[in-house]
Amino acid sequence: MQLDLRVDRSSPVPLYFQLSQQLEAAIEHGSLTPGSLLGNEIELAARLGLSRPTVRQAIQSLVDKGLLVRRRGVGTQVVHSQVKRPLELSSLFDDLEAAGQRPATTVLVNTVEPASAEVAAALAVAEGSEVHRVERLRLAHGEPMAYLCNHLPAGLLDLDTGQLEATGLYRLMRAAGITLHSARQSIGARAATAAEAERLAETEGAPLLTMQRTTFDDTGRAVEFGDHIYRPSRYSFEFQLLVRS
Amino acid sequence: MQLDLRVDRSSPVPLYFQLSQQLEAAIEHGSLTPGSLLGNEIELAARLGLSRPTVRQAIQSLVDKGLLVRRRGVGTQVVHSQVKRPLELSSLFDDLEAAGQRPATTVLVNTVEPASAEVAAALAVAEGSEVHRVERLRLAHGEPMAYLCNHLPAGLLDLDTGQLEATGLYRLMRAAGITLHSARQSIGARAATAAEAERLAETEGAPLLTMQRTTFDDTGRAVEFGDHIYRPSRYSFEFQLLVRS
DNA sequence: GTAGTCCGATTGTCCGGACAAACGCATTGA
DNA sequence: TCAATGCGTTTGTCCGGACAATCGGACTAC
Repeated sequence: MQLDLRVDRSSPVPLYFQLSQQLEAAIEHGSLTPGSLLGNEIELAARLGLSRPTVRQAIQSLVDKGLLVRRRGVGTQVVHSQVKRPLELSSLFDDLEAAGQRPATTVLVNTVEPASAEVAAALAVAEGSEVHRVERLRLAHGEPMAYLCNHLPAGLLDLDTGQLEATGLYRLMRAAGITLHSARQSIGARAATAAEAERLAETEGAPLLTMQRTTFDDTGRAVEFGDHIYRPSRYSFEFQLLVRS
Repeated sequence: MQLDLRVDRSSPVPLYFQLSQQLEAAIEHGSLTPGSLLGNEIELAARLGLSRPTVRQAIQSLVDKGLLVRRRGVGTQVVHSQVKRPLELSSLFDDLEAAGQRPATTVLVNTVEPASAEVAAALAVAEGSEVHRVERLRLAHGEPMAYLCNHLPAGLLDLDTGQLEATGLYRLMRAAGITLHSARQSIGARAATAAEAERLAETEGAPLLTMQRTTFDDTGRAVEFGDHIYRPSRYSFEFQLLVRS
C-alpha cells in the first residue's frame, strides 16, 4: 500500500519538516514496518511535488534520530529495533509526569547566598558572588524519590517557591526565555549519610545514585548546577544512544 | 586575522568534510575563539571557491556537534563553553585507555550456553537458544574496577580469550565487520552481594554502580547484551548532552 | 560450478540561484 | 525620552540539475 503523504504549501511549517513528521508518525504508528524500503528519493520527490534536496533533508533528520538507515545502491530502510528516543536533556519532573507518576515537590530551601568554590567553578562566576540555592525533595506516589540541590546565577530567574512546587525547574527556565543548549553530566553512586537517609526514608549506608550536572544555554553561559541524589530502588537512568558517524 | 582555510578538490574526501574538519580543528586549537563570528556563509563560500550549500553542510555538521550556534540576522558563532564531546557509544576499555589508565582484563568465563529468559528477551532470540557468555574483570593500575558480564548471539563472532584480555569487546566486534548503531542503556545503583564484593575487593553491602546495555547494529539486530557493575569509588559515567532541536 | 565482470538502481556530493524570515540597528515620530 | 518603523545583513528554505560512488544481482568466462 502506498503511504498517504501530503504537504501543505500554504502552511508556514517548512516542507521538509512536514514530510519528516509524517514519516515519523508512520513509523511510530506502524504503517512503515521495520526493515521496509522507503522508495527512492527521486520518485518520492516527484510524487510529492517536491525537489530531491527537500526530501533528502526530511529523510536526513530521521536518520539523525536513528529511525532510518540509508544505504547507497540499496535504498532507505526503517530501522527494525526497539529504538525509542535518543537521550534528551530531560528533567526529572517531565520524566515522571510522562510516566504517569504524578510527581510532587517539597521545597526545603530557596535562598540567595555566596557561591562556594565548587559552585563558583561550575557556574563560572566569582567565588563569593551571589547565587540562588534551591533544595527540593521530589516525591512520586507520596514516596520520596530524589533529593535535588540546585544552584543558579543570581538575576537569571525569579524563583518562586510556589511555582517550584507546581512544576519543574527546567520548565521555569524555558518559560523565562532561557534556551537550554547542552549539559555536562556525571552519574555515580555512594552510600547514604545519616542526614540523606532520613530525608529519603532510607537507612544510613544504603546505596544512592548520584548525578551532578551543569547546564548551558545557547550562548554558552552556565545557567544551572545541580547535585542530585536518587533512591536506586525508585529511579534509574534509562536512555538510548546513537553512534556518531 | 583571517583563518587559513583551504580545500583540496583532488582529494576523495568530501569538500564539506574537509571544511568542517578544518573548522573543528581551529576551534579546538583556539584559532577560533569562543563567541567569535564565523563570517557569513556567502563570503566564506566565495573565498573557498565553494557553493553555499557545501559550506552550509560543513557548518551544519558542527552545529549538530554543538560546537557552533547559528542565528538568523546575526551570524554563526563559536559556542563558548567547556563543550567537550557528546555522549558516544563508548567502551570502558577505550575510555580507560584514553585516560591513560592502562586497562587490564581477566576473563573469568567464556562459554556458550542456552539463553535465559532475560537474555533471550534482550537479544530477541528464542529462549534456550545458544548464546555466548563472557564474564570479565576489568582492572586499572592493578585494582579491580568493574565486573562485566556480556551475552552475544551465537555465530556472530569468534570470542578468543586471549584477544578478550588484550583489547575491548567493542573493538573485536568492529574488527569483525559489525557496525554498531545504537544502544539502549540503563544506569542504576545497588548494594554489593557477598560474591560481588569479593570479586571487586569491596565489602558486602557496599554501593555499586550498575549498567545494563543492549547494543544494536545498523540492521537493527541486537548484537550484545551487557550487565556491568562498577566500583563507584573508581568509576563514574561522565558525558555531555545536547538538546534536540 | 565457481569466480569474476558488467550494469542498473540508489544514495552521496556539489553547484548556482531565488526568495522568505528573523535579527540588530538607525532613523523617525509622538 | 521613548516607542515604533524601516532597512540592511544573515541565515532558513527550496528548487533543478549534474556527476560520482557504491550496492546487488545478473551475466559471462573459465
